[in-house]
Amino acid sequence: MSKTDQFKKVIAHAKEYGFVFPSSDIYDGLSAVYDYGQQGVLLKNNIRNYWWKSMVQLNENIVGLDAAIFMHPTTWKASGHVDAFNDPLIDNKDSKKRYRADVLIEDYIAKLEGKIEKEVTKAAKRFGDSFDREQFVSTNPRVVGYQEKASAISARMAKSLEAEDLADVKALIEELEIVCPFSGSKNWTDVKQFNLMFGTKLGASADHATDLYLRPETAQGIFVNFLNVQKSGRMKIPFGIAQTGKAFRNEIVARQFIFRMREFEQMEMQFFIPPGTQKEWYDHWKKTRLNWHLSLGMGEENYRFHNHEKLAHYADAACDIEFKFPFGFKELEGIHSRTDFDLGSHEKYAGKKLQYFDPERNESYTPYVLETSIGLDRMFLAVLSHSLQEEELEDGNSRTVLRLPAVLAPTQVAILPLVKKDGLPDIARDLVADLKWDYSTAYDEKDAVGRRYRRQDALGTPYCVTVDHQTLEDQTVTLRERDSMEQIRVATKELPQLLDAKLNLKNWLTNPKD
RNA sequence: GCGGGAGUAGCUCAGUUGGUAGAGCGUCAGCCUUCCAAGCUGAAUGUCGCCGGUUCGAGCCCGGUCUCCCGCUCCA
Repeated sequence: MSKTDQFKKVIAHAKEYGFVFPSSDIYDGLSAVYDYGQQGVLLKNNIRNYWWKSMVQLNENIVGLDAAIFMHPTTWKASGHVDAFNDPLIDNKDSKKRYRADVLIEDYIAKLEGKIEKEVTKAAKRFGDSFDREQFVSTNPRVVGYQEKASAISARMAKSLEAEDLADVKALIEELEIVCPFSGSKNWTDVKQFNLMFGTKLGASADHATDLYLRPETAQGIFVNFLNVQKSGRMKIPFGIAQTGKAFRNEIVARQFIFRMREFEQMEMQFFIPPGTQKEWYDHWKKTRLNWHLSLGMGEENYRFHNHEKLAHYADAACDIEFKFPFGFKELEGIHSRTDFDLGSHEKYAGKKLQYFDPERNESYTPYVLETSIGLDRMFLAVLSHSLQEEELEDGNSRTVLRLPAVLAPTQVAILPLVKKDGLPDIARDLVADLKWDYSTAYDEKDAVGRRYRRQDALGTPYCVTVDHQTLEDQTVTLRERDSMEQIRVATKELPQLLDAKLNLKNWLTNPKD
């Protein structure tokens, strides 16, 4: 089966069995927005819970937070998003390639600088030892001309961008006769501003409304609360703050089902550390986070690290944990050494010290930050796409089975009376009433039991308990395992222990501290 | 945003040169009482993605639009 076919099956299965629906489906959906259905919400909650427990509950030096989606607008100036998330883009109509307009102009300026260097090299050869570079550069008419032109262009672009005069940016490109590097054509579209942050208004009347952004990442909610948490929680460095929540990005192209959505959920932890220790903590969290993934048993070969060559403005080291999705290895989680960029920047913009007095060092400093950031929706897609399998059986039949890690399954145990009479349903109902306090259960009495097993297989239910006529005599039931389809006969009173051994978080999560 | 492909029942899909929509699976009710889907009877479900045009008449032809998939482009 091709990768594309496998991916299409995942999407179809997600809709058919109530995991993921297109948003506003009856209105033909909304691009790159999806809803989680009755099964999906359970799976998603279980993934979030698995993350939260491993990060917060099991670490005494990591605490949780739930910051608001709306934040003071200055937050995004300090974080760099207002500048970095704003791109003036232009398309070449012939090559259909899209460029950042400012980059095209900067490339042109770089060419002028190249020409200057050429003149300098030529002159240096001609004059030999007596060559005075500074004097040459400031007097040679050709070089001076290039320089003046370059700074004029640079100044005009800066002014136009500042004033958001995009027509002038285009005019500049046309005046300079900049051609598309790909097609050599000067056939450009208008320059358009793409802001990756969603804007909205706070306040009822338009006149007095404040421009706000929906947060493009949850991290800033943690940074602005750093001191609140540190002081009120008496936290000692090193410590972490963890948070899950929605973030919003107006992606130009949002695709691949729930892999890249405009509204998505992050699970982030920012770990505050003394400056200079970032390398060891970076390695620590890389290892810890990979182990978390491996604990789910989805195959070591499906994960790999990808180191960032080009680092973002805030980082001194960064890598991704990539997962093998049906469409290839793609980013699932990011681990970033963010230095003191964020706290330092908020200190400047807010005019407040965001520092920590370290009694061991006997000094105050702005802590460095080590970030782990995983997309919950991506994790969901990783689990779902990896688990969906079409299995050939020995008797020549095939079955669709969702081999979810049992600890994450929406329904953990289904209770089935073998037949719909002889009092078997009553016993089954009693079992449900007993088990539902600790487990997510389902009850089904419709159709032949084999068919019911297959229904549960498609939903990823790891265990089925079947009540039969022998149950009436000796209070035993059969426990059927999803992956092997094997059954064992057990006493009903032993069910809680047996299920606990299979489904307890403790048995899944290896010690996350190391 | 550009190019390619697609959109008909919950799912997978048929639907002839234009004549008012079908199948299989699934769902629901009942029968049967069976430990690994596809036994029997009956039933429900569609503005044929949406809007407009051509036509006596459009699922089919034309235009626009929305959504999805693939490839570019973008992704601090």
